[in-house]
Amino acid sequence: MPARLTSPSSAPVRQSSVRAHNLALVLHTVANSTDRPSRAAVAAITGLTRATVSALVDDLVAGGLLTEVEPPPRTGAGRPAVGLAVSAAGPAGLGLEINVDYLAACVVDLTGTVRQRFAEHADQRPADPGQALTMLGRLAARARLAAEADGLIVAGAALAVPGLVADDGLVRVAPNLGWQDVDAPALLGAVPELADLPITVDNEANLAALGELRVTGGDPTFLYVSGEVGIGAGLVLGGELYRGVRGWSGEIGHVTVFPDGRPCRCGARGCLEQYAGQEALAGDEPLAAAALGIALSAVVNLLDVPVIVLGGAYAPLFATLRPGIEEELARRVLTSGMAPVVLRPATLGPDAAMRGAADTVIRAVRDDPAAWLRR
Amino acid sequence: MPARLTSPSSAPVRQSSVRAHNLALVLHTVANSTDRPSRAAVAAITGLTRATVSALVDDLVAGGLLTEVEPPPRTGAGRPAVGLAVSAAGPAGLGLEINVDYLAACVVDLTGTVRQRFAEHADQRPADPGQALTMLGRLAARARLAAEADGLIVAGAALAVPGLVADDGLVRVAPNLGWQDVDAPALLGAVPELADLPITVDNEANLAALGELRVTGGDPTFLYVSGEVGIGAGLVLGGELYRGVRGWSGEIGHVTVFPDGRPCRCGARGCLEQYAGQEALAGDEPLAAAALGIALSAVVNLLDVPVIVLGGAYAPLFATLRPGIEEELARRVLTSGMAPVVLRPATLGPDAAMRGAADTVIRAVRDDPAAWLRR
DNA sequence: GTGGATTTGTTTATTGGTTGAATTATTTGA
DNA sequence: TCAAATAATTCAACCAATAAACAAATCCAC
Repeated sequence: MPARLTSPSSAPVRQSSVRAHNLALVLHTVANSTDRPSRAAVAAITGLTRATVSALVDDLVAGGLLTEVEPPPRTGAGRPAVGLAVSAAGPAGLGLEINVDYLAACVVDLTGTVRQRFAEHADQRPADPGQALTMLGRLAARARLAAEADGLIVAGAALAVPGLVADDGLVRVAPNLGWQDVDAPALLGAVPELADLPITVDNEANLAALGELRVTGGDPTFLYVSGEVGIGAGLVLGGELYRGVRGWSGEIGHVTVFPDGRPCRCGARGCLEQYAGQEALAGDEPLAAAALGIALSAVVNLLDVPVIVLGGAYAPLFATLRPGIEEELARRVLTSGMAPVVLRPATLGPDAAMRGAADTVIRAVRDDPAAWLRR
Repeated sequence: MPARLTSPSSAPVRQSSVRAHNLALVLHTVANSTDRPSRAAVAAITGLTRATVSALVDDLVAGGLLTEVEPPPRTGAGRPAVGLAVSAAGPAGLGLEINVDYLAACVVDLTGTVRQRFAEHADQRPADPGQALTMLGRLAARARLAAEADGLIVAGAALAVPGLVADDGLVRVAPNLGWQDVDAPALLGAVPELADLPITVDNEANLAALGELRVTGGDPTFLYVSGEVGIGAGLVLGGELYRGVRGWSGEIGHVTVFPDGRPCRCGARGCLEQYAGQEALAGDEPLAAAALGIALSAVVNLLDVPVIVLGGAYAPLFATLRPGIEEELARRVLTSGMAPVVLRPATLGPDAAMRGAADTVIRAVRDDPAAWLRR
C-alpha cells in the first residue's frame, strides 16, 4: 500500500514532518483501540516497524501523551507485552460556554473524560460583554487551577458563543446576547490566570456538532441540528467540521420551507425558523416536524448525509418530532428507498457545545502531537 | 511555517512519501505559474532548497512531466535561468461521454489542452448498452491512436454518464439511456485498443463541475447546476468534488420548492425539477428562475457557497434566468447583505463533462507524479 | 575588454528518520 | 530444564532533505 500524503498542499515536507505524521498515527491508533495495545500491536496495525513504533512511543510517553499500563490478559507463550493507553495526566482542553442564562467551563483530558465542570446561572442579557466575559474568565480560571492541581496541563481554551464568529475569534454578532463585534479572546485573556492560554472562539452549533462527533463514534458524517431561539446546524463531513468559505455555513434556520409563508425577521418568507424555532414550537407544534422534514430532505438530497442528530430543544422533543420528520424524509429524499436516513437525538444535552469546545483543544494536540512535544 | 501532513490518516509515512509529496508540490508549482519559472524560482516559492528542487525537477523532466523551455526575459545580472513548463508530450487523459443523442471522446494533455476530439451523433436510446459502449470504445480508440501518434501517452480513461454510478464504476441507473446495472468499464475495456487502460466512470454533473473547476480558475468552492431533463448538481468544496458518503450527493432536482406543489415522478411533491427541468422550461418559464432561486438559497444558507455556475440547458438561458434567481437569493440568503452570491454561466458548453472526465485522469497524474514515474 | 558582482544550478558532507536483521528479555509448555 | 514464542531494543544501512561550498554564465562598471 503506497503511503499517500496531502496532494495540493503548498507546504514542503521534510523528514521531521514524517515523524510528526507518524507520531499522530501512533497516538490515534492507541486512542482508537478498545484494548490497551502493545508496541508490537500498534506496529501491526499501523504498518510501521516495531523499532519505529518503539521510538515514537518513547517520545509520546516522555511527553506525557501516552502511559504504560497493565496489558490485556495474556494469550500464549512469549514475553509479556506492555499495554499502552492515552494518558489522563497530560494535556487537557478548557471548554467554555456563554449563553443567555448561564456561563460554564469544563476541563477535558486527552482520554475525553470531563475532569472539571463549573457552571453559573446568570442572566447575561443586561451585562455588557466585558463584564460577562470576565465572569466567565474567573470561572475558567477556577476550572484550570483545579485541573492543574490534579496533574493536568491545560493546553488551550475554546469558547462557544451563540452567534457568528470570524476567523480571528471576533464575535461579529450574537443577537440573543446583544453582542456586536466583541473581541472575546482579548477580553477572556485579560483574566490573569488565562493570559498565557491560546483561546479560540466558535459558533455554538458548530462546537456542539463536534461534541456529538466524539460521542457518536461510528459516523464521521452527519448533520447536527440545534433548536434554540434560532435554529443552527453543524455539518460534519468525514470527521471534519465544514465551516464554509467564510464560516457562514449551517444557517438551516433560514432555509425556505414555504415560499409564501410567514414573514421572518431576516426579511424573507417561510424560513424554517418560523415553523420550528422555539417560539413556533410553543405554539403550533404540528408544523414543526413537517417543516424540519422538508428542510432536512433538502440537506440529504444535496449532500447525501446518512445521519441527522437533533439537539438543543429538539432533543427532549425527539419522540414527538420523529414520526413527522421521518414521513417527510421518506417522501422527499430521492434515495430514501435505498437507505433510509438515520435520525437520532443528541446525547450530550446542554453541555454539548462546551464539550465540543474542549474537544477542539485536545483534538489539536492529538492531531499534531509533535507540536505539543516540542513546546 | 511548520510543514503539516494529513492528520487522521491511517497510512504510515516513509521517506519515499516525502519525495512523492515534494514531486507533486514542484509539479503543481510549475503548473500554477503563469510564467515559466526556473528551478531557483520554484525553490523560492515552495520553500524547498535549490538542491532539492533540482533533483526533483530532474526526475520530472526525465519522466516526461516537465520540459525545459526558454526562460522569461532576463531582468538583471547572473547566470541565465532555464525555464520550466508542464510537458505537452507526456501523459494525457482520455475523456469519454455518452448521452441520449451523442457519443464523444477527447484527449487532454497535462497542460490542459484538448489535443483530440471526436464526436458522433446517434440516438442511443434504442441501442443496448453493450452496442453503445462498443461504438464509444471505437471512437475512443481512434482518439487514443491519434494522440499517441502525436507523442502522447494516454494514462487512463474516464467516462461521463447521465446517471447514478457506484464506486466500482457500475452504472446503477441511467434513466434517459434506459440503462440499469451496466458494467461500463468492462464493456469499454472489451475494445482491444482500450484493454490496458484503467477506466473510471462518474456522473455527468459531477464531471462537468470538475471541468468548470479547471476553467474557473479562481474559485475552488462552487456549485455547478446542470439543467437537463432532470437537474443535477456537482458540489466542489475547496477544489475537491464532494460526492457524499455513498456517492448520492447533488440531487438538487428533488429539493422541495413548493411543499404542496406539482407531483414529481419521484413520488414527492413540489420538487425543483417540476419547475425548472427541461419540460417545465418549455412551458411556463416564469417559475423556473424563482424555483431555482429558492433551491439555490437553501444551498447557500447551508454551505456558504460563494459561487454558483449554471450549465447544461441553463447556460444559454442565463441572461433570462439571472434576474429571477438573484432576486430570490438576495431575499432568502441570510448573508446576502454581507457578500452577494456570484452567479455565472458555464463556459465549456456541452463538452464540460467530457473535459472534466479527461481532467480527472491528468489530475491523478499531477497529484501523484511519483506513481506515474515508477510505472 | 577585463574583473567584480550576481544569480543559477550542482556537488558534497551532514542530519534526521525509517527499515531490517540481529539481539536481548521474559514468558509458556513439554 | 530447555525449546519455542513473543516483546522490545540495538545497530548498521539507506533514503531524502539541508546547508554550504563550488562551478557556470551572465551583467555592469571602469
